[in-house]
Amino acid sequence: MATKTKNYWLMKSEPLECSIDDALAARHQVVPWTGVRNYQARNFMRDAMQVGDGVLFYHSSCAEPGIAGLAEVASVPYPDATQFDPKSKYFDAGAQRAEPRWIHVDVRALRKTRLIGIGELREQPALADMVILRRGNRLSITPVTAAEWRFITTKLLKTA
DNA sequence: GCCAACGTTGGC
DNA sequence: GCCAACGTTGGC
Repeated sequence: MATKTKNYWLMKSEPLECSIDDALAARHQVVPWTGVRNYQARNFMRDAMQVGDGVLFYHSSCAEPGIAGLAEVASVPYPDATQFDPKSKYFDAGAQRAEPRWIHVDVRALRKTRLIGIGELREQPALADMVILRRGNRLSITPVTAAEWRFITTKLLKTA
Protein backbone atom coordinates (compact mmCIF):
# COMPACT_ATOMS: atom_id res chain seq x y z
CA MET A 1 0.00 0.00 0.00
CA ALA A 2 1.41 3.34 -1.01
CA THR A 3 2.04 5.92 1.66
CA LYS A 4 0.41 9.18 0.78
CA THR A 5 2.37 12.38 0.92
CA LYS A 6 2.02 14.37 4.09
CA ASN A 7 -0.26 17.37 3.72
CA TYR A 8 -0.34 20.67 5.54
CA TRP A 9 -3.22 22.78 6.79
CA LEU A 10 -4.05 26.02 8.51
CA MET A 11 -6.84 25.70 11.05
CA LYS A 12 -8.49 28.72 12.63
CA SER A 13 -9.58 28.68 16.24
CA GLU A 14 -11.00 31.49 18.29
CA PRO A 15 -8.69 31.71 21.30
CA LEU A 16 -11.61 32.53 23.57
CA GLU A 17 -12.96 29.12 22.63
CA CYS A 18 -9.76 27.12 22.26
CA SER A 19 -6.38 28.81 22.20
CA ILE A 20 -3.07 27.08 21.59
CA ASP A 21 -2.54 27.17 25.36
CA ASP A 22 -5.90 25.48 25.90
CA ALA A 23 -5.00 22.80 23.39
CA LEU A 24 -1.59 22.21 24.99
CA ALA A 25 -3.29 21.89 28.37
CA ALA A 26 -5.77 19.32 27.12
CA ARG A 27 -5.35 15.60 27.82
CA HIS A 28 -2.59 14.37 25.53
CA GLN A 29 -2.67 17.87 23.98
CA VAL A 30 -5.51 16.62 21.80
CA VAL A 31 -8.70 18.51 21.05
CA PRO A 32 -11.62 17.43 18.88
CA TRP A 33 -12.04 20.04 16.16
CA THR A 34 -15.76 20.43 16.70
CA GLY A 35 -18.04 23.14 15.45
CA VAL A 36 -17.04 23.36 11.80
CA ARG A 37 -20.24 24.12 9.92
CA ASN A 38 -18.94 24.83 6.47
CA TYR A 39 -19.01 22.09 3.89
CA GLN A 40 -15.73 22.93 2.23
CA ALA A 41 -13.89 22.91 5.55
CA ARG A 42 -15.65 19.70 6.53
CA ASN A 43 -14.63 18.09 3.28
CA PHE A 44 -10.99 18.87 3.92
CA MET A 45 -11.22 17.01 7.23
CA ARG A 46 -13.36 14.19 5.90
CA ASP A 47 -11.71 13.56 2.57
CA ALA A 48 -8.18 14.89 2.55
CA MET A 49 -6.67 14.90 6.02
CA GLN A 50 -4.45 12.10 7.20
CA VAL A 51 -3.11 11.38 10.64
CA GLY A 52 0.21 13.16 10.99
CA ASP A 53 -0.55 16.03 8.61
CA GLY A 54 1.00 19.30 9.73
CA VAL A 55 -1.28 22.02 11.12
CA LEU A 56 -0.68 25.72 11.60
CA PHE A 57 -2.76 26.62 14.64
CA TYR A 58 -4.22 30.04 13.87
CA HIS A 59 -5.94 32.41 16.27
CA SER A 60 -8.83 34.30 14.67
CA SER A 61 -11.50 36.77 15.76
CA CYS A 62 -9.25 38.18 18.44
CA ALA A 63 -6.97 41.09 19.19
CA GLU A 64 -3.92 39.50 17.58
CA PRO A 65 -4.95 37.24 14.73
CA GLY A 66 -2.17 35.01 13.43
CA ILE A 67 -0.32 31.73 13.68
CA ALA A 68 0.12 30.83 17.33
CA GLY A 69 1.38 27.28 17.28
CA LEU A 70 2.14 24.04 15.49
CA ALA A 71 -0.06 20.98 15.62
CA GLU A 72 -0.84 17.79 13.76
CA VAL A 73 -3.85 15.82 12.66
CA ALA A 74 -4.33 13.20 15.36
CA SER A 75 -7.28 11.09 14.26
CA VAL A 76 -9.20 9.86 11.29
CA PRO A 77 -12.46 11.69 10.59
CA TYR A 78 -15.45 10.91 12.81
CA PRO A 79 -18.86 12.48 13.49
CA ASP A 80 -19.02 15.77 15.42
CA ALA A 81 -21.07 15.02 18.55
CA THR A 82 -22.11 18.64 18.98
CA GLN A 83 -24.43 18.44 15.96
CA PHE A 84 -26.74 16.14 17.96
CA ASP A 85 -26.64 18.12 21.22
CA PRO A 86 -29.58 20.53 21.52
CA LYS A 87 -27.70 22.42 24.23
CA SER A 88 -24.71 23.06 22.00
CA LYS A 89 -24.43 26.19 19.96
CA TYR A 90 -23.36 23.92 17.14
CA PHE A 91 -26.55 21.87 17.30
CA ASP A 92 -27.90 21.06 13.85
CA ALA A 93 -31.54 20.01 13.88
CA GLY A 94 -31.16 18.65 10.37
CA ALA A 95 -28.37 16.22 11.20
CA GLN A 96 -29.32 12.54 11.36
CA ARG A 97 -27.47 10.11 13.59
CA ALA A 98 -27.60 7.49 10.87
CA GLU A 99 -26.04 9.93 8.45
CA PRO A 100 -24.07 12.61 10.31
CA ARG A 101 -23.68 15.84 8.42
CA TRP A 102 -20.66 17.17 10.33
CA ILE A 103 -17.42 15.27 10.53
CA HIS A 104 -14.19 16.34 12.17
CA VAL A 105 -10.75 15.14 13.19
CA ASP A 106 -8.80 15.48 16.41
CA VAL A 107 -5.87 17.86 16.47
CA ARG A 108 -2.80 17.46 18.66
CA ALA A 109 -1.03 20.65 19.68
CA LEU A 110 2.74 20.22 19.44
CA ARG A 111 4.09 23.56 20.55
CA LYS A 112 3.29 27.19 20.95
CA THR A 113 5.20 29.52 18.66
CA ARG A 114 5.73 33.22 18.69
CA LEU A 115 2.68 34.93 17.26
CA ILE A 116 3.09 35.45 13.54
CA GLY A 117 0.45 38.09 12.87
CA ILE A 118 -1.59 38.26 9.71
CA GLY A 119 0.20 41.50 8.85
CA GLU A 120 3.58 39.78 9.00
CA LEU A 121 2.26 36.93 6.88
CA ARG A 122 1.06 39.42 4.28
CA GLU A 123 4.52 40.98 4.12
CA GLN A 124 6.15 37.76 2.93
CA PRO A 125 6.47 37.42 -0.83
CA ALA A 126 6.90 33.67 -0.32
CA LEU A 127 3.41 33.55 1.16
CA ALA A 128 1.69 35.75 -1.39
CA ASP A 129 -0.51 32.90 -2.59
CA MET A 130 -1.51 31.53 0.80
CA VAL A 131 -5.22 30.73 0.76
CA ILE A 132 -5.75 32.35 4.13
CA LEU A 133 -4.47 35.65 2.80
CA ARG A 134 -6.69 35.76 -0.24
CA ARG A 135 -9.20 38.53 -0.43
CA GLY A 136 -12.45 37.67 1.23
CA ASN A 137 -11.22 34.34 2.54
CA ARG A 138 -13.38 33.04 5.36
CA LEU A 139 -12.64 29.35 5.32
CA SER A 140 -11.68 28.12 8.76
CA ILE A 141 -9.57 25.30 7.34
CA THR A 142 -7.33 25.87 4.36
CA PRO A 143 -4.61 23.85 2.67
CA VAL A 144 -1.03 25.03 3.02
CA THR A 145 1.57 24.11 0.42
CA ALA A 146 4.76 22.29 1.39
CA ALA A 147 6.74 25.37 0.38
CA GLU A 148 4.59 27.65 2.57
CA TRP A 149 4.92 25.23 5.48
CA ARG A 150 8.68 25.07 5.06
CA PHE A 151 8.98 28.85 4.86
CA ILE A 152 6.90 29.41 7.98
CA THR A 153 8.35 26.65 10.12
CA THR A 154 11.96 27.19 9.19
CA LYS A 155 12.45 30.77 8.12
CA LEU A 156 9.81 32.62 10.16
CA LEU A 157 10.14 30.39 13.20
CA LYS A 158 13.84 29.61 13.12
CA THR A 159 14.44 31.67 16.24
CA ALA A 160 11.26 30.70 18.04
C1' DG B 1 -19.20 48.35 15.77
C1' DC B 2 -18.38 48.48 10.76
C1' DC B 3 -18.67 46.32 6.60
C1' DA B 4 -16.79 43.55 2.58
C1' DA B 5 -17.12 39.13 1.14
C1' DC B 6 -19.03 34.95 0.95
C1' DG B 7 -22.21 30.79 1.96
C1' DT B 8 -26.90 29.36 2.56
C1' DT B 9 -31.75 29.57 2.08
C1' DG B 10 -35.98 29.57 -0.10
C1' DG B 11 -39.47 31.54 -3.31
C1' DC B 12 -40.34 31.26 -7.88
C1' DG C 1 -31.88 26.28 -11.47
C1' DC C 2 -31.87 31.25 -10.68
C1' DC C 3 -30.94 34.80 -7.62
C1' DA C 4 -32.29 38.15 -3.95
C1' DA C 5 -32.34 38.24 0.83
C1' DC C 6 -30.30 37.01 4.76
C1' DG C 7 -26.78 35.38 8.07
C1' DT C 8 -21.97 34.76 9.22
C1' DT C 9 -17.08 35.52 9.22
C1' DG C 10 -13.34 38.02 10.63
C1' DG C 11 -10.02 41.82 10.05
C1' DC C 12 -9.97 46.40 11.10
